[in-house]
Amino acid sequence: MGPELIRLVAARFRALSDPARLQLLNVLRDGEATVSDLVEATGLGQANVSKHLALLHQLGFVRRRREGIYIWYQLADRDVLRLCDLMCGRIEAEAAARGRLFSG
Amino acid sequence: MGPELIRLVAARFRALSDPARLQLLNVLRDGEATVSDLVEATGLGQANVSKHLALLHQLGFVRRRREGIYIWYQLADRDVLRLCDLMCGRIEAEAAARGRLFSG
DNA sequence: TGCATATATGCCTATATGATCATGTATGCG
DNA sequence: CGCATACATGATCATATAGGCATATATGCA
Repeated sequence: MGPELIRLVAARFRALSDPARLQLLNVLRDGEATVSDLVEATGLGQANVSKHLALLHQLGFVRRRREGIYIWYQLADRDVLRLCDLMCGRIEAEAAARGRLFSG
Repeated sequence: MGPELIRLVAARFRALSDPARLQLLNVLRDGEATVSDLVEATGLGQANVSKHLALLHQLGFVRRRREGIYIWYQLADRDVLRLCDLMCGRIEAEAAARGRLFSG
């Protein structure tokens, strides 16, 4: 992995390193949603949501399309979920290891 | 995904969101290494490397063992590589898409 | 055209983060 | 014990980033 590729990878992991953005992706897991939907679902501010979505879009994690006055966002592909699931798996394994520590 | 799990996942992605840490993990891909090895391989400062390793260790990405005066670090498991490879795959796909844009 | 709604963007501030320097701690050896 | 080597940690500074407010842009409709 050359320095340039490392920078690209880092930038993408950084996009996933914020609770607000993960929350947005998590809502999109249930299907397409407008910015307003996402604002309501997450409780985040509208400007905030727009900025997070802009970053996620720029890095290819979400797609968007306009429909009249609304803009609908959706997950770009299944990789995002795979990445999150991998991380969750690690956390569960960690928790399980802790459990074994206490019981055994 | 509850808020707490989201925070845990975000923290782990954050650990992978820094070029210096990815560089360290990339070196460890070739096998176990001491802090000195990593300092030399990456060109980073020693204190800097130690702190990055501490974070990676705290979040379970690397294991360490002491051998006399040295401390050897290694990847904790294969998940790290899977995560990076997934990201790299996304970037390659992106580049390929760009290529198609220019040629077609 | 003028207005309302939906979304994006610029500015500002608080906080987080990374790099460096200096120092602390741990191990080995004479 | 005293010293050298390897690593960790604390302090500091510069920069990056998230959030909120205000505002700009875009679309639809009367």
